[in-house]
Parts: sequence; structure tokens; C-alpha cells
Amino acid sequence: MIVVSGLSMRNTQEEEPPDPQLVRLDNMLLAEGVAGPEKGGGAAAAVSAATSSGGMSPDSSLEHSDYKQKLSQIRTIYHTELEKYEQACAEFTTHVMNLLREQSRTRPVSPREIERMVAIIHRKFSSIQTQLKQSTCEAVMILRSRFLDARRKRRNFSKQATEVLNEYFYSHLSNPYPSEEAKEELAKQCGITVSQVSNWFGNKRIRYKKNISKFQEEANIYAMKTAMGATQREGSPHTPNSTGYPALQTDSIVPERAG
DNA sequence: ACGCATGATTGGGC
DNA sequence: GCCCAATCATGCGT
Repeated sequence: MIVVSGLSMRNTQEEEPPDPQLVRLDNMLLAEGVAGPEKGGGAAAAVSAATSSGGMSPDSSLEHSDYKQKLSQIRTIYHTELEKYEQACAEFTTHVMNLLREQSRTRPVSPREIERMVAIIHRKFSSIQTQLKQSTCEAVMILRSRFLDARRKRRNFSKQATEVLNEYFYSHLSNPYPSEEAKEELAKQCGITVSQVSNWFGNKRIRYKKNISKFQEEANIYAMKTAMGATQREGSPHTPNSTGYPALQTDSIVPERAG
């Protein structure tokens, strides 16, 4: 582990309730691929973890490379600084040790005293490192929110995808709750993820029932479409019914309109 | 620039 | 774990 590799020789005595803040920072940096091994898929893993719900559109490679580039910048700075600190710490330690050695000619210097001095130095430097970690974490968080927050990268679904979803929605208007299998099928047809299908239906249901009149036209269009599909499949290619519109079922999502 | 449409997230209930 | 409701942040037409 990089963390205080050269420094943590023997700080097992006293001190150090393992600062939960520091642990959090370390974990975060590790998860983000900043503190990990040089070239592993750390960053990619972090990205996929961050987008677990929702999923990514297939064209996200551009944003990804941009994100990865910025992240590796942060990572480089982080490692450079960390190394600088470690080196400074090591230098300072040897410097102090030399001083003590010189002093040992004129007075007795116990190993215990040396250890204590070293521990003090290390604590000082590790607090600086904590600051570095903190600011690095902040930078990563900002980067993350700028690039990875899906809301910032929203793209509308394709016309065709919306078509498919709407077709299902309006043809199941009395119970617009697709099963898991149905969702998977729709996802495949639309080229989106299952969670995106779920999101879409969640949004659609709530927005439909919130303002039915606004969706009436759309409902008619899709109802007609599916009706035509059905009659065509049954082999009778003339108009569905006398009214021109198949009967719509605008019930069930909205239980009742109590005045 | 503004407003509405739309996909994603959050928080609360079951 | 899914749903609803509210909310966020962006897309897009004006």
C-alpha cells in the first residue's frame, strides 16, 4: 500500500484510533482508482459501479475518455504530491536521526526517545497527507458530479424507442405495469436498459395520471395504431369501428376524481 | 432567454 | 424490491 509505506515502521504503540474520516478518504480514493495500482481498470470499475442503476447509453465512450483523462490528471497530481511528502518526511527523519546521533556523543539517547521523535514526525506528515487526500477526494467528487451524474448527460430516447414504449403503455393502459420479462423484452427492442424501462414507465404513469387530458391525443393515436395492428393480423384491413376511435380505458391508474 | 418535455434521482410508503 | 411523488438537470422548440 502506498499510504505511509516508508513511514509506518513501528507506530503500534499508543495513539491512533483509526480515524474514520481518514479511512473513508482512503476507501474513496481506492474505489475511485486514484490510489490503486497504476493502470488497473480501477477507474472503469468505479464508473460502472457509479452507474449501476440506470445504466449507460451505448455512446458514452466519449464522456468516459474525457472523464478518465481528468481523473488520471488528478491521480498524477495526487501521486506526485504524496511522493513528495514521503520523501520530505524521510529526509527530515534521517536529518533528525543524525542530530540525535550527534547528541548521543554528549548525552545518552534512548531508543525509546528516537522512536518517539520519529513518531511525532510521521504524525505531522501524515496529517498533511490527510489534507492532500481530502482535497483529492473533493476534486474527484466534483469531477464525478460534472461527468458522471446521469441527469447531466440525459439524452432523449430514439423516436422508435419511445414509440415502442408508448405502444406498450397505451395498449396496457388498464394495467401499465410490465413484468420483469416484459421489461427485458422492451429494453431489448428499445436498445435501453431494464432500469431505464422502469424509469420510463414510472415517469409515464405518474405524468399520465396527473394530466390525462394532455395525453388524450397521444392515447388515441397509439390506441388506433395497436387496433390497426390487431385487425391487420386478423386479416380485416378496414376501419376498426364506427366511431373511428377504439374505446379508451382511461380508468384504473386514476382511481376516482373526487371533486 | 424562457418554458415545457423528458430521463434520472431521491425519499417515503408498502 | 417496486411503486409513487417530488425534484433535479438537461434537451429542445420558441
